[in-house]
Amino acid sequence: MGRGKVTLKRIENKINRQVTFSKRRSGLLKKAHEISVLCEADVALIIFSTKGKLCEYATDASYVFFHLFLFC
Amino acid sequence: MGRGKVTLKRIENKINRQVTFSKRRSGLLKKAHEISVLCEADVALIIFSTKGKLCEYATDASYVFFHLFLFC
DNA sequence: AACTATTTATAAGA
DNA sequence: TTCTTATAAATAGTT
Repeated sequence: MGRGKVTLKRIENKINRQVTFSKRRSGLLKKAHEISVLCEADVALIIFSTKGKLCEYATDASYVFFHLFLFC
Repeated sequence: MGRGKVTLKRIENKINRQVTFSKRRSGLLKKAHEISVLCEADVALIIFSTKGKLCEYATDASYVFFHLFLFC
């Protein structure tokens, strides 16, 4: 999107990478919320930067976590 | 997007809800993958329908799971 | 399952 | 770093 096409490779410039991370994180959280409401789906989304946890979104966490344990 | 604006409420028609779920699930997975590559972020995304697990995406799963345990 | 008109997300720029 | 804007990308309704 935007002024140029996206090339799927690591953004080398640290500032640009941080800015893109911030923008896309909010977009991803929004879409996770939308699918959960529109389609009655349980969604768990956890996003970490290289420095640790930054954001999470979850509907009905206990159900999701229960399944996470089963996958381990 | 599309021919009409999105109203953030449950899609009542079961067929439409299923179709939208399928479309948005793939979009969400794509964006989760993109942010992980572009921004070097670890991402865990799990999407369930009401009938159980349908899809998951995770980078560096063990790291993410470790943090999930900490959140519990 | 494809198509396409439109909305939405967002890359650059200010 | 928040706001704007041109454009790419996602997708709602349609076929």
